[in-house]
Amino acid sequence: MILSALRKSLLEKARAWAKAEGLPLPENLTLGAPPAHVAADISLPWPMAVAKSARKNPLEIARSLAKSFEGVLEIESVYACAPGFVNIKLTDSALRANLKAITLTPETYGHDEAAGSTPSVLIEFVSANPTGPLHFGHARGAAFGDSLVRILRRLGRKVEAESYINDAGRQIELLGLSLMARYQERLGQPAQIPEGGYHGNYLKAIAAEIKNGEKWKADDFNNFAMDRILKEQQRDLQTFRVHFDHWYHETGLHGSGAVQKVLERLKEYDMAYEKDGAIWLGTASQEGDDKDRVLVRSDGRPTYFLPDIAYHLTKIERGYGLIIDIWGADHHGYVPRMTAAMAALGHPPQQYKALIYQLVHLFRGEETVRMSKRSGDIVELREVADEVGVDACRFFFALRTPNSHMNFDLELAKKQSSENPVFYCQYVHARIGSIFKEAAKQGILGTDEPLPGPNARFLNSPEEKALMVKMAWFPELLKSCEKELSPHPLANYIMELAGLFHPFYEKCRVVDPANAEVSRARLLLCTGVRDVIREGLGLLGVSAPEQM
RNA sequence: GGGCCCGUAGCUCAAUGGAUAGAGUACGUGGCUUCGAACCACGGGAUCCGGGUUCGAUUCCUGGCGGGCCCA
Repeated sequence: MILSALRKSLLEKARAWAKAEGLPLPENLTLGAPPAHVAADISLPWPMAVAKSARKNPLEIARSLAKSFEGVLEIESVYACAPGFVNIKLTDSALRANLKAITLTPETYGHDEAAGSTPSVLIEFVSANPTGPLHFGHARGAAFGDSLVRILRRLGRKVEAESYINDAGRQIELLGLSLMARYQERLGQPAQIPEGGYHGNYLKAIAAEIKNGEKWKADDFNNFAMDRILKEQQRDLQTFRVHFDHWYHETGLHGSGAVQKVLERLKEYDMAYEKDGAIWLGTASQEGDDKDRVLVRSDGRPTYFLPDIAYHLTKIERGYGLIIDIWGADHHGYVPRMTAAMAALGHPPQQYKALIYQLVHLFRGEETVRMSKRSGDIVELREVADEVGVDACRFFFALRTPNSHMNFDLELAKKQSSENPVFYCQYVHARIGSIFKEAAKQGILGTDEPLPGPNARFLNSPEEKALMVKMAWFPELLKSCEKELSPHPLANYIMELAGLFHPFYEKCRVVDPANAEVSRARLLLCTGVRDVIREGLGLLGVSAPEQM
């Protein structure tokens, strides 16, 4: 973890320096990756940031600061650069040590030492209605949430993934009635799917499994339909490599009296009030919401909002320090409401985050595909995963910020899948696999032999150094993902790392019996790249194949 | 009508307020008797428009234009 160690030493030096200079002490130092034309590994823009308040020329600050960094263990050279950067080149030995750290414990490289003190996190995502199969619209949220969970876990945070199941209410009655209609249809009886019911073919398939349905009551149809649909959803998510620690059922809230309890709690806190016979929550005080919201209608029926608050109260009560909801943009209007509700329950506002991802614009050629479960015109997650592949699909999502409005052409998706950048990254992994096979064949290094450390001194071409520096950034990238609460910086990083490997491969012959020591050193480098690519792809739910 | 998000290369997208705005793909030209050419090298191509803040704006503020979503 060369960069976090470096940041620590630099901050120490910089604070001592600032104190002596009478400048404001830096709280933190941002390490940046300089652009390609700059001959440096690390860059600090800090002098420019303080130049104004210090009333000094940023370049002079940078010069002076750079001087104070001389002698830091990991630094080969340090210099100031206009308009006010401090640029740093790392020593070969620091890079070598980092490379060894990767290859020794690749599965924990990137772990944050300070993770122990952070609160436990609950991330809720997908939470699809149990009234039909998962459609492609769910895929983005599923990939987003699952990758985020994996990355936070990799950093060492305590994270749990949860999906909420809306298995109560009118929609379930409609589902049961729709299934009943399909069943009667199967028996040749006249049947009508109710108004607002579900017309998808999946209910025909479920109806075909029913035995002795003539004795069933409404609840039996409800439960049978939900059970089958949930199993399908869970199977699809498994295929998509999305894992949940908990499935939380709404019915459990009603059964346990949690809904009633949260209402009493809100009244007790003086957050809920009665007006026109209904019970309201004062959400309008929350920025973004323009009016208060009804919790219980004047006829005594709760709105869908109330059980949702009850559900979120259980998240607080279960002891999570940070509560994250991941919703599609079609629910963004819900954010201020739930934020207000969490605040009303006394949960610290900075410990609740609702993340919104933009919906995927799906089309075939020129034609937009609308997702409507009720009409039955849906593109299932499973279909796309089967046709395009889980790897290509997940990497495609992982590359984009959740805020991007993506276009996804189903017609081109399959064609494009062979051009998907994921293969560019996976190819690196497969290529390295071949290199090791060749090395074993040539007797350079048995695959089980311990890797040599000191030989890394032979790694001094620009291509090799670029790879080592890039790998040193991996732990920082994971932290960026945490800061932005998005996996997309990692996916883009993997692309860049892969982009550095291919030219290395062209210029640097790895397996060469005439230069066994260089070969071993390069094999060590390859091991590091392979590990970082494999771990990185793994965090995105993408496989790292030995062969393609 | 109000709110949230977005507008970057032909296309799909990157870029904690930083240096010469990057990739993939498409297009053009080269490169396999040597570890996988699913690759590499080179080339042309881009910040929606107008103001403002800043030493510095794709990024922040503001007014338009265009699109997605939610609400009334």
